[in-house]
Amino acid sequence: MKSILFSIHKQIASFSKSERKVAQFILDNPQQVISMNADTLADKVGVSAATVVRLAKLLSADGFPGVKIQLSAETKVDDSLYMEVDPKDPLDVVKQKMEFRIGHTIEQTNITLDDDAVHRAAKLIDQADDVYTYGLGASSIVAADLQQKFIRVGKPVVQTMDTHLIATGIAKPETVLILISNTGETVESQKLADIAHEHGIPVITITHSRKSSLAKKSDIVLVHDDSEENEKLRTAATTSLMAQLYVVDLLYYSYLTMNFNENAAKIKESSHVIRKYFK
Amino acid sequence: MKSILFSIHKQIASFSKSERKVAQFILDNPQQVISMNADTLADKVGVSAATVVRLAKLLSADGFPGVKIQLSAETKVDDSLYMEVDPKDPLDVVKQKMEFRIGHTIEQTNITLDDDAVHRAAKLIDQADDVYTYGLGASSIVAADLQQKFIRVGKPVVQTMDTHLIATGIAKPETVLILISNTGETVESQKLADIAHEHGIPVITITHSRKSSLAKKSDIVLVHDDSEENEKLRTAATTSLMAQLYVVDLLYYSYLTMNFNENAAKIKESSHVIRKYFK
DNA sequence: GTATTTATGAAATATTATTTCTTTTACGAC
DNA sequence: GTCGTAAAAGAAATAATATTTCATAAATAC
Repeated sequence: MKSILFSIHKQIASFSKSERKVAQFILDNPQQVISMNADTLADKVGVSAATVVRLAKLLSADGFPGVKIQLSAETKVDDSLYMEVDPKDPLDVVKQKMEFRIGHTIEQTNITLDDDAVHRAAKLIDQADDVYTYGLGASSIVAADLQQKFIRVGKPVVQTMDTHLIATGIAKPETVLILISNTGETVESQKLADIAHEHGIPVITITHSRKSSLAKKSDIVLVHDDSEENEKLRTAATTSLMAQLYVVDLLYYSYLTMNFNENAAKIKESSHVIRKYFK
Repeated sequence: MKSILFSIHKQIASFSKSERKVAQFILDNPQQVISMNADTLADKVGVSAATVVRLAKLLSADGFPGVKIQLSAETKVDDSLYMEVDPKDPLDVVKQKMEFRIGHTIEQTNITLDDDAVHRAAKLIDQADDVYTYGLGASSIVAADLQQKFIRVGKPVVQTMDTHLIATGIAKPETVLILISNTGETVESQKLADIAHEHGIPVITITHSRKSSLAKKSDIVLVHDDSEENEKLRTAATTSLMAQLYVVDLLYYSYLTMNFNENAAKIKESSHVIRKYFK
């Protein structure tokens, strides 16, 4: 899908004088145009309906109605959805707002997250003999997900909230530590990062803040949705969780593709095991 | 902006037989409808154009063209992104596809999930003395999230994968059991549902399939993304997880608003506790 | 300044949507 | 079952809208 507004903008110089008037009006008031018919728009701009239709044909194979439909697809900006969820909102409004927020968070994460960092992290995991992961609170859920995903492809990951146990684990070579902390300020995580470095163990961190204390202590930082608004919102709790899970999924995917055939076989085998013994 | 798909889903029961056929077709193929005219759609569905138009008037003040425009605003379009993630895809393509899929999943969940069921579930939780939750595999992660969220507002929830322990817990009155199972076919969950009912304990289930065995054994079913494609996709693993977490979040939200002031105070208090003792 | 191309609008036409009106179907009471 | 009534659905008429045609005007070239 290419943007019709963008395409108008690009071609506007090549349009005739009257067509250009129409094109400019569309650029300026796309939202309004959606609820106009060709005649009304022609009147408004001071040209004939034929001109409007002619321009429309240049922009969309489906003529003027097609232009309206495309505009509608691009112009879905209801400002109210940007807003925080309000305790007085009925559930259907909450749903709409959340849908919007989650989409926004994933989009942001796609922008912020560095592909190369993901690949490097996946490689570290692949080469390590042992993998340890730690997260507290909501992040412990993400750590558990990470563990599940990697076990399924034959890469056992230790996930525990027992920091002493982790400290023991990362005191030997060929190990990698994955820390998960939304804020990047959890004291326990920072301590673990220090211990890891004392033993020359690389640290991968999943966090929303590139500038956080933990990020500075990490070898690879996987940053999700690094926006300021993140801080103040109730909905941030769930959207951050989703962003973190999303990062884990991409990491898992990257690991998977490093040796696809072998790993695909392992996934098949593991679901086979479950079906055989538990169904 | 009211979602037209959501509104169709909500009202579909109140439509007449022929209207319902049209409505169902729109729900199933919104993208296709956008490039159809009323006659074509009528033909395709096997009703008269008048029926299509009558339904359109119920859905949009601007009649059938209005419906198409609204559908266009709601329906993300790029077909290539519908595709399954391919092991040969570079990470940036994976990101795009996933962004699309996640958005789609949340959108679908918004349509499928019944607001009233959520409210009833929240009420059950509120009235219960004890809440138990169970999920296996990826669903255990969702159960853990549910536990965390509710503990934070002073509603302790027992989450464990020890089915014997849960069986003990649900053998007494004033208890509610929340089962989480993507497929709705997990044997352990079904067993727990049976036990609960023997003791007159209500069962709330979070699943993707309204027709699953577990759904049939449940008092309240919270259905997320009830689409068939769900089955066959690798990405479904993560998107289902997100859909489930999203349902939990809405449930939590619904619970929260039932007694907002009190609960808001509890949230404040709980984050205060964390800051006081752990920072 | 004239010829030729290009742009434009008015009117004719085609398409699409909508309404009206008739027929059919469903539902109850007997 | 059958009659009566109401709701639903379709066919056809009408209205709205989009599109094309064609005549004319403006711009450009020579």
